[in-house]
Amino acid sequence: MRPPAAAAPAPAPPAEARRPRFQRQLPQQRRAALIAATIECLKRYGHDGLSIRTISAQAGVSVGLINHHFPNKDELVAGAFRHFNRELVDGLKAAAARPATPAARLRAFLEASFSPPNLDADVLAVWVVFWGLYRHSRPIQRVQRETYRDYVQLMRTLLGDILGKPGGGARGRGRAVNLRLAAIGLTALIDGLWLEWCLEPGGFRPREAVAICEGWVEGLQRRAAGWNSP
Amino acid sequence: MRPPAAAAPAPAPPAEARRPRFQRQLPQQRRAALIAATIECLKRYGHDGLSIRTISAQAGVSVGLINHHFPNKDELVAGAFRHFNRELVDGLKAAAARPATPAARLRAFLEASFSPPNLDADVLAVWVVFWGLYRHSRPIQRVQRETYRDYVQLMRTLLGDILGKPGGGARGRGRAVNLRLAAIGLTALIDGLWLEWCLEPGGFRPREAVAICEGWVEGLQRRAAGWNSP
DNA sequence: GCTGCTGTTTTACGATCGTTCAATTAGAGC
DNA sequence: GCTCTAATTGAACGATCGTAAAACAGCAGC
Repeated sequence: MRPPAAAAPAPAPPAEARRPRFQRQLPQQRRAALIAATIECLKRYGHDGLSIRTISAQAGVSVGLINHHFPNKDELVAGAFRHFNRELVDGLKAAAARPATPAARLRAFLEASFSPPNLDADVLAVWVVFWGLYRHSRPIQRVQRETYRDYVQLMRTLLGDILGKPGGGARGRGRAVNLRLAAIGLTALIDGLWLEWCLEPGGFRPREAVAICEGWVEGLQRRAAGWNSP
Repeated sequence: MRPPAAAAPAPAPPAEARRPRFQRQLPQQRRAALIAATIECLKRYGHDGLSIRTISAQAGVSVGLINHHFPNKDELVAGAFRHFNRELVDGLKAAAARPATPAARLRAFLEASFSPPNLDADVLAVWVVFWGLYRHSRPIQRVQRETYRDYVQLMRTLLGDILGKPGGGARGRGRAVNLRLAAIGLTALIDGLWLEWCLEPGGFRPREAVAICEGWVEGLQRRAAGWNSP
């Protein structure tokens, strides 16, 4: 299940019209292409796809080019992680921005979370590999701290609009605590469902995942409304 | 952050009393020791710890011994994964077996899920690495199918006892569907909280995690009792 | 004490790893 | 068309990888 030994596209044959052997690109574009190749390799081969040669072959460049644009492999992987995070958060933020009511925004957020391109076994497996790198890679930790903040912010905004913003009601303190736990719980629920989908794609339907999450939020609403014990 | 080059305990010095240079062990015991060493390497070095030389050094044996007891590295790793799964399920099952009432059993299950040795950043990181291997390793997939069954069975029993067993009530069909989704949701919640603890140990308190899970189950109970819309 | 089996070590092999660096050359600017 | 910058190539390095196989040696049985 390792990446194939040689996957590079055939080099330009010595045709009569002498085509350039490679194309120069702006560092910015080349870095983006290398990051895209890294993610593609992760999707195809998992952790084993994270080798300089596999990635450069996927990108159609030589082995030396990566170290010209990135100081080392870890930074390339961290760059791919950053891109992956940004794509997710931007997509979810855009989906949740359209609807007018708080409930519809949360629903749009959840539906985006459980539909392509996010609910894809390959994509979710990439997340898991990144998470597996987290504990022993400083660059990954740094990116996580950078980008996770946005995700938490988005989720707390959505939940706050539904549960009543802290300071908007009478008992601001109690609700602030609930908001923190609510964000932790909903994040865990989504990540956990993603993980289950990764281990067994199709084990549930996207609608069911949304329903599970909405059920959790409704329980929160009931409790926030003082519906405390049956 | 790679494993150190040499980590083997110093070889027996040429003392006057000629001690044997190694001890023979029964294959069963040696395999267990190698699996324990594999897990220890995973805790210390993450995915990079999964090398024959790192593991054999950790176990205090030579490089060739692993391939004498396991057909290849993947099978050793799968064996470690099986052991890891069994330890978890056995521990949770034992914890959930003691109390007399269904609610107390579920609480004991949750408290065991969110206390040592399960709620440990190193242990949880090992889970994530295993999950990351899942998609591209047949042996890991096989072990997952073998052992995950027990976990799901345990959780469905606990939830079934609380929500009312299918066939025990009047509307068995509807409740059976709920039980499936309930197990999916609670599993996702626990796994997701584990993941969050792995990425940020101490981000919440164990009591809070238990409370979040119990809150989810209470919401299920309300809905199962026909408490459908506010 | 010797024998035999088998668990264990040791050595070696070819492959692949990340990184370096001198040589090459694409392509913009003049 | 020429020059010059710098993006790119490709070979080479030493290290480490997983595995095979022969040599060694612990230790039970006689």
